[in-house]
Amino acid sequence: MKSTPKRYLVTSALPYANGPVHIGHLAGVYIPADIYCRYLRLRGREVAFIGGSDEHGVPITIKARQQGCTPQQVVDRYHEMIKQSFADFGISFDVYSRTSSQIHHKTASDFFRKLYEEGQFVEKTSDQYYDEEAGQFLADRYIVGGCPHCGNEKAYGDQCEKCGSTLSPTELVNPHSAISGSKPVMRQTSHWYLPLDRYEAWLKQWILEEHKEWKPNVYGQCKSWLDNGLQPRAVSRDLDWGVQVPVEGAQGKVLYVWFDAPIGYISNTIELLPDKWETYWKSEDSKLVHFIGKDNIVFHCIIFPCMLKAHGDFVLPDNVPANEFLNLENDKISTTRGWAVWLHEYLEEFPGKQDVLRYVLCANAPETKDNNFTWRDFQDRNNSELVAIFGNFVNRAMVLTQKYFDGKVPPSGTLTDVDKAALADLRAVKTAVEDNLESFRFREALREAMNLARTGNKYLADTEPWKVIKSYEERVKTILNVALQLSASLAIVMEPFMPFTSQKLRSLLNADSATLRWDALGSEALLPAGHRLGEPALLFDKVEDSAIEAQLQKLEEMKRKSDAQAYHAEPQKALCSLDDFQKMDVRIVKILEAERVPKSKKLIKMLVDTGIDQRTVLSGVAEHFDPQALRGKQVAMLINLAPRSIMGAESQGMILYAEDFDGTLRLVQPATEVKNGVKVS
RNA sequence: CGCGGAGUAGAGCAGUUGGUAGCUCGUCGGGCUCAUAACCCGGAGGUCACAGGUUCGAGUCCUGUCUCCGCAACCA
Repeated sequence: MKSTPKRYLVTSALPYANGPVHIGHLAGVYIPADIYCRYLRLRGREVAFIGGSDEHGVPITIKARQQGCTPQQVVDRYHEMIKQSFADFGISFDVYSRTSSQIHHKTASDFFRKLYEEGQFVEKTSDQYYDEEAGQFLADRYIVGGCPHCGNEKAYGDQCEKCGSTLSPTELVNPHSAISGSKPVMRQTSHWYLPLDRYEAWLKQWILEEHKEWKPNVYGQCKSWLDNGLQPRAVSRDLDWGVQVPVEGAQGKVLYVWFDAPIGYISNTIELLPDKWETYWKSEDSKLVHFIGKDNIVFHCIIFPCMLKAHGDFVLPDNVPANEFLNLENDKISTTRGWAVWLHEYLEEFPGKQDVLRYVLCANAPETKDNNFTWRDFQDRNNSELVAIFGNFVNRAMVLTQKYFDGKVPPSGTLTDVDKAALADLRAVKTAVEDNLESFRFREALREAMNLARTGNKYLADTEPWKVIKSYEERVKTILNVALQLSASLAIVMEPFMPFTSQKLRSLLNADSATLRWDALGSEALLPAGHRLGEPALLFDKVEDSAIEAQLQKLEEMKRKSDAQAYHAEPQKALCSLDDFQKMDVRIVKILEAERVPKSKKLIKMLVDTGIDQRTVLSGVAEHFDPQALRGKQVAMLINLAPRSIMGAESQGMILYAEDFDGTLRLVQPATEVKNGVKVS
């Protein structure tokens, strides 16, 4: 296999510029990628960390239409927002560009043309639905109609979500466009296809034989695709938003996003290194790594490599460490439903706490399966790990030195076994963290790093300098020297994970990054005797319950809002005759008294004036109404419902309520006061 | 039966080639008091989704079932 690579080309999935980025993006892709790149740089490796926004595709044109602006305006807005969020969280891209850039259009266009001229594509003509009102062809997903199997009115052109059956757009009953609502017509269109099937044998060799070290989720997914046989895939679409297909007679056709987007990695590298980019992309001693989420595995392991292979000049990914997904409070993160923690909002609410989120998301990263982010966990990890273990240890070492030795690093004397054990832990950290990072086990690497702080706390508890100082000051010098060396190594080892904290810790120790180099990690002489420390300060603050509750409440509100949006009125019931209706005697009545029925959870017993008589009626609404609040209200009631005995009382009728989308009940009342007993008809 | 991944203490997760089930948090008991009531030690808590099978031995390998997630439908 290859020897140590000369340079690393690290890409992270291009976020789609139709919304801001959230914690799922960060946990799955950008934090691991950033940790990896920061680590490589600290080790003195040559790295290009490539990022950018993916700005083409149908969803963006739809969003633009909805908001009454141009696609360019949509992507401009979100690109800036996304870019800013990454900068705020210290994601150390060497370049963060975008696929709407000129350089990308040219690169993607050239890429296509080369393949086209070499006859690498297959051209095929097919019938597709066309939306005349919107003036565009419709992807299967954007055609809605009746499901031929279950009758669901809102089946998509590719699948019915109600019965799960796979459909084709032509099967839909009464199809209409999801974009304009108009009835689509069939039109002929031709497209170019990348014949993936031709690469099958090569892919099998390359992945299944030569990359058995890839993560199980990645390897398994590839194997499944290869076992099933690959199909040619269209590389163009009929759309006006995207990279024009650079072929004569291809007006109105653009590169399909999956073809266009990964080329963005190349374009952005060119933008970063106009003269040197080819050394990254075209020499065998470069190591290409794609950080992505699990939904993108096929594109990065099968399709993009085929494109690169077809082109011929490029290196192939050495590894594709795809993560699984992060859930939020036990529910899928969803941009459309608003169920997410947005990065820009997080920073407004927890200013300066980038590293807390970086820590939590790395410690709980979905490396092998979907994981769950909860605000309680966030609070726990901050308070009992960052504050209590890391921050506290550093603070103890600092404060003790301040108190006993005027803030100067004391010299180390003869080492005892306890000292030696602590220093052995210190030396072991470097390899442990490096090994884990090199094999993309970020959470384990972080755990190893944190163990250094744990070692520190234990060391202080074992040596008890605050006691020893009373009888044997020389000994305390050694103890604090060791504790401070541990702190200094913490500043080094935390750098990839928590760069802001690392910086802060260096300034507490009054040492710069030239002194605290990665190479020196684990050294027991990072800080020389007599070195003056900075002023002690806290590395982390506690997160209070109130802050967590505010976040939970915010999510609740978000959910309510989106439930309200998702509400659809129930379909109409079967027809009935006027006769049927007139059998029901609905009146406006006044509630005279209301009280809870003892020993029952839900029941309220009311005395009502029907205009005819006063009678008792029971309602199972105690969870919705306070009996006090019902008194004196006029409401609608079905008065000729057959009486029924419930928990010892007889209910003579039924009060009517409107049940809202979220299950809350409302009284049905006349707009102004009327006589008791008037009919509702 | 479309394909892949996952299901392990109260919670969140490890468990790399089969060899006495681990980590963090929480909880209970003890210690310490330098430190943001922060730290240290110890205990309790698991029929490793379920049912079979291979093996001297299975969380790990094989078969079947159930549940969740993803992909095909461009949300990491």
